[in-house]
Parts: sequence; structure tokens; C-alpha cells
Amino acid sequence: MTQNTPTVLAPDYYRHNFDFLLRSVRQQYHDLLSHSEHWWLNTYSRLTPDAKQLYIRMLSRKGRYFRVSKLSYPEIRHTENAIEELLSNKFLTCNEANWPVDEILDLFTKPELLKIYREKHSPDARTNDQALKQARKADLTAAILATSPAISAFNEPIIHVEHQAHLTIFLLLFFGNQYQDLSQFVLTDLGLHIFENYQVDPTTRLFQQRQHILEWLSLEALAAEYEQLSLSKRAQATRQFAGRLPGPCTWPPLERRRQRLFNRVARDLERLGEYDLALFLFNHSALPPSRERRVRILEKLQRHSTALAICRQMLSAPFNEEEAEVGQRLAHKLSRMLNLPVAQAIKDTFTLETLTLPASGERVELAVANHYRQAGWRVHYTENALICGLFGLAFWDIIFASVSGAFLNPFQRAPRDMYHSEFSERRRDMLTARLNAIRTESWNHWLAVYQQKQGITNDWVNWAILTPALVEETVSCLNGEQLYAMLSRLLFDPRHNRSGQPDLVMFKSGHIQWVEVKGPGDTLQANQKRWLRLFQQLGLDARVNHVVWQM
DNA sequence: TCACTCGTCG
DNA sequence: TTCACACTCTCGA
DNA sequence: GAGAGTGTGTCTCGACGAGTGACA
Ligand SMILES: [Mn+2]
Ligand SMILES: [Mn+2]
Repeated sequence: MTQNTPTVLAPDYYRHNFDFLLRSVRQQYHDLLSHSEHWWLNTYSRLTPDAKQLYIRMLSRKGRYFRVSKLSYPEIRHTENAIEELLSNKFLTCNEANWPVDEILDLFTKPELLKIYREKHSPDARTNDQALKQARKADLTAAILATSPAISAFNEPIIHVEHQAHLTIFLLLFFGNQYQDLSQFVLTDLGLHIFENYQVDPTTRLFQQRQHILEWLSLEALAAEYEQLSLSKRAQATRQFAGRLPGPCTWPPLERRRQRLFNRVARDLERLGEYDLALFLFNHSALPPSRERRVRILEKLQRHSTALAICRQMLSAPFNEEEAEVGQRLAHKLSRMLNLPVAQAIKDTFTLETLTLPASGERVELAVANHYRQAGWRVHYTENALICGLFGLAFWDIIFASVSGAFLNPFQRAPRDMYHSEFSERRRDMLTARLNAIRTESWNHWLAVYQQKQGITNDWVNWAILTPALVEETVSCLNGEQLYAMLSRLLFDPRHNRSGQPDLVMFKSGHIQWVEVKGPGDTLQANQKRWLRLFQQLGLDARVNHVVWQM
């Protein structure tokens, strides 16, 4: 953990990163880019370094509007000239009459807004003036907005950065997601994020058609719009939004996203009591919890036998373990209502123990950890980091193996198909061989992989929690059969089985014990029960400690 | 005056 | 772009 | 007491500084 490595970057580092992004996308997606995007690329390439850099600086900042006085960078020599150049190339616009005044008012500080306000008002309106000085910035903005001021009222040129949408598309094409951006480059250069040196596949593209790009963006825009709208919790607006949801997509990744949005909207409609429309939307989604929600709505509507039929589907072809269990519970409940025979549900028999601890104000998990330390245990508060970490070490080379379409850029923490069934299917032989080697204890390179890969970003490994001593002690306490079973469970459903691992793991005289801590009012979650059941089957010591604070 | 948030930047 | 917990409410063993 | 529903606090890369607004 040595952070004192002051990496010094060239003053124009961000231009090189930006150029790299543009070059990569042009190479890979040349034929899918629009005329406008090609024009943008070509125009950009002819700009002077100063103009390029100022443009990138603006693209990297928040918002679309800027005050010229707020654009000052030591590495850009002649800002005024750069602005002129960008204006004449249509990369910037200046002081247009139809701009939204509220967005521009946000660029000014409260004292500046007060000055603008006073210039527009005669000085005899003193009473109001005093009130505004005390007011919040938002109120002041509203007061100025009410006077519908012209752009000239700001006494300073305002500029607008153009073609932000092109950058959004380029980032999407490059990263293949919505959350990584230009800052990823500098974080990597500084060594804050280190990625595995896997083989990037330049032949496989995420997007095959222009249409997919456009659908992706419009779906994201729709989802973002809904995010805002859903805060209002109004039935009328939500119903209207539902009418604007798009039809099916042929491309699976898009279709998944579309169904996620359907589930979100349908869930809100259900909360608002709009059961028919909610049912309709859930019907168009195969993603959990679509079937569960349909059953619950049908139950509320007293349509018990229809609900039971959906339960049967959940049980015969469950999407995951969670859905199977929920289906079981709901089927049980509905069968009783319909006077059908029901099988007695099997109860869990976990080791439960109540601990009475002095109230200390610290996290309940830490209090329990200290309790066990006093009894001579070496305790680690790991939650999901331990077994997930072992998974990451055991399969490191397979996770980052070169599989077509798995790696699109150098900044991935997992292959694209990590959380889909394709991950196992396409690496079956390698995974089976590794799993068997672990089962027979002939693969035992946990620490070697740890030393070799320490610090490299892997979606499965949290290096801060997973220490070498923890790895060593854990694998020495578990036999091959137990490790095999745990890793198989993660591999069976990497997306859902990642979570629910016990809070604490502890060691004493060659013995390993897992403890799930439950504070007052907390109970075991379904995913936690599933891991505890596996520990039980494997003959491992796992217990649930309920904590009562001592008064 | 001071704690806190937010945006910026390497 | 989660995951686990805190808190509340409602049933039905 | 279990199950269900809803909401919240964490994750954020971290240093830094301007601005804000609640306090005296
Ligand atoms: Mn926990
Ligand atoms: Mn816990």
C-alpha cells in the first residue's frame, strides 16, 4: 500500500487520451458512424492543439454552458484564439437568444446573481431587496427568471460546447457501457486502476448495426427520463410513460435492458394500484421478478388459480434459485387458499445463538468480531469478499482467457459474458479441468496467483479485504470437496450467488468457522440462507449470532 | 465562522 | 452502479 | 416470528478549493 508514487503526466495528457479514443472508435466502427460523426472527427483532427485541448476540457466538465472567464488553463496559451477557432468550426456557439436561462444562471454565484438582479430593478424596492439577500440561491434564481432576462444581462459572453452527443456515442462504442468515461484513462495512467493485460479482440464488435447504437441510446434516455419522473409517484404520468415504452428488440443485450425498464415501470404501477397495466407490462418481461409480481398482483385481484399456474412455471423453469424459492412459498399460500393439498415446508435448522454485548456504538459485526477475538479466534469481517476472492484466484486465467467478444477494450474488470450463461458454456473444458483439480487438491496455486496478480482489477477480488494470510488460512482449513462445492455454486450462477456470504470468518487451532451477525430486528435473507445450507451440507461450522445490546 | 457539498483535475 | 441492513406492517402458525 | 415492503447508507480515487447556508 505505498501511495507515494508521484506519477507526473505530460501537460497535454488528456489530448492524447482523447485522440486514442477517437482513433480506436474510428478504426473499429468506421462503417457505423454517421456523416456528422465523420465530419466531427475530420474537423477535430484539423484543429490546433490549443483548440483541441480547450474543447476536451469543456467536454470533460459538467454541463453544456460555460462562462468564458471560467476557462483558464496553464497549458492552453491563447484561450481567446482557441475559442475563436472553435466558434468558426462550429465546435462552440456563443450568446444565442434561445438558450435556457435557468441553466445559465447556475453558472453564477449568489453575490453575482444579486448584482444581476439589482441592475434590473429600481433601487427603491428596498424591502424586497433585503429579503433576497437572505434568500437561498434557488429563490434568487427564480426571482431573476421571472423577469425573463436577455443573454446580454449577464455582462459576460456565455459559450455552449457542441457535439457532446458524439462523445457520448464514442464512449459507448469504446467502453461498451454507460459508466466509464475519459477519466478512466488518467486513473489508469496514474496506477490507481490496474487492468489485466488480456488480449483485446479487435474483430468482434459489440454493436453490429447503427440501429442498435441508436436504440441503446434512446432506451437509456428513456430510462433516465423515467428515473426523474418516478420521483413524483403520480399514477397519471406513470401510465402515460408506460404508453411510450418501445417494442421488442432483436438484439439480446438491448432486449434485457428493455425488460429491466418494463419491470421498473410495472413495479411502480403496481405500487400505485394500477394493477391491470402493471400485469400487462410484467407480461412483456421474462426477467425476475416479473412472474413473482404477477402472482402477487393476481392474488390481490383474487385470481388465485391463474396465479397458481404462474407459480407452477416458476417452479418448473425457475430463472434462478431465488425465483424457485419464492415460487414455492407463493404456491404453498395459494394452494391453501384454493383448498388444494399442500406439502409441509421444510424448515431450516441453522445453529442460532444469542449474544448479549455491551452497547458500544460500533457496527454490530465489529462488536461480534471482538467478542470472538477475546475467545482466541482470528476474525475477519469479509462478507462476500472471501469466497468471491477465492473464485477470482482459482479461475483468474480462465476469467481473462481470450475468448472472442469477451474483451473489447483494455479497461474491463471481467469479460463481457461474465454474468451470463455463456461464461460457463464457452469455457466449459477449462473450468471443468480446474474444478476437478481443486476437488482432488492437485491445484493449489492460490498464493502464487495472489502474488502474481495482486492489485490488478478483477470483479471478483477485493484486494483490501482478501489478504494473503486470509487466503492461506482459509484454503488450509477447507478440503478439496468443500472448495469444489463453493466454487461450483458461484459458477452455477455468478450473478446471484455472489452475495449472501456470512459476515465473519474466523480461525482457531486449524479450525474455520463462519458467523452471520444479526443485530436487533435483522433476520436472515434468502441468499444468506442458501449459503448457510451449503455450509451445513459440507459439514462446516457456520452459525447465526443474534445480538442483544446490554443496557 | 465553520461544516458540508459539489465540481475539478491528475 | 450493488448489497446489506433498519424499520414498519401484516398475517397466520 | 416470518415475510413483505420501503427506505437508507455504503460503495465511489483522493486532494483540493470555491461556494453555500446554518450558525453565532
Ligand atoms: Mn453483513
Ligand atoms: Mn449480518
